[in-house]
Amino acid sequence: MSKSELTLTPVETVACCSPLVREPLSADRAERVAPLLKALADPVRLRLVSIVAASEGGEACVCDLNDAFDLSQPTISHHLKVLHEAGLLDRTKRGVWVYYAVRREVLGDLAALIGGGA
Amino acid sequence: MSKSELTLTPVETVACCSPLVREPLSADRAERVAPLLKALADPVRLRLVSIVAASEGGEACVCDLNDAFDLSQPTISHHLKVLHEAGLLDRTKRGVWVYYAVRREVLGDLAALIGGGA
DNA sequence: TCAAGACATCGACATCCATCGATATCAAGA
DNA sequence: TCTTGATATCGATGGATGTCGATGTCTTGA
Repeated sequence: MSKSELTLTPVETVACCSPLVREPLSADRAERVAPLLKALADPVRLRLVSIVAASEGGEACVCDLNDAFDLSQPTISHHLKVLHEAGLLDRTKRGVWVYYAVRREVLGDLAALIGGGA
Repeated sequence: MSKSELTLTPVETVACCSPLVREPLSADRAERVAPLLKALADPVRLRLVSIVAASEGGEACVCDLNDAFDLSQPTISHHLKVLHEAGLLDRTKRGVWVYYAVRREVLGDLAALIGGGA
């Protein structure tokens, strides 16, 4: 680590150090990892991530995502914002449309942290 | 699958089928997976799981867990209940003490679901 | 310049959740 | 049986969160 652990973002935190089951998580690290899991811990957001990840090109337009749910457009927008701010989704604007893409390394790091004992 | 997907528990659901990034999660599956992530998505519960998993013998007594936090005993008891009911922790009573152990297969299955694309 | 459409933000509301103190339960010893 | 200590349950409370309708911001094309 080049940066002090105290300056790490949640996304950086999840990639560092050993998995959950190897040694006790520090309070600091737990505080930074939890928001990522919290972002994922919603049925709608889980499906959003899954739909985006499974789309061709690895990205999806908000317009398509809206159609996949029986929820209002602001609600989907809110969930996308949560996922983006957590660092799980990248955001790109092309013309009038906005595309979201999954940051797979983050998902991979999260998985390694959780299931690292395997 | 021998059981219909509609009868699966959250813990069973997380073990079945393909990872998040392979194909879109169904609404039903998302509804059953989310509670598991929600159980993990708390700094205190993350540390509880980590402490238990990293303990020798793979289990820890509640009395030790209480000491590891600056929180009231009922609060720790509440968090352990959440983790137990989610299916992440096993519970055993021996004498006056209660021991919790991590169900590693569940953590492993969760990790596979999230990071399955790797 | 204007109108239309895509997406985000805002404010409100209902529900959920982490935490606590008080109390209950239950096992072991005296 | 009584007491003590370990853990769980209960009820209350403040704060977070999912959802919505209304509205704002941009971009495009007419």
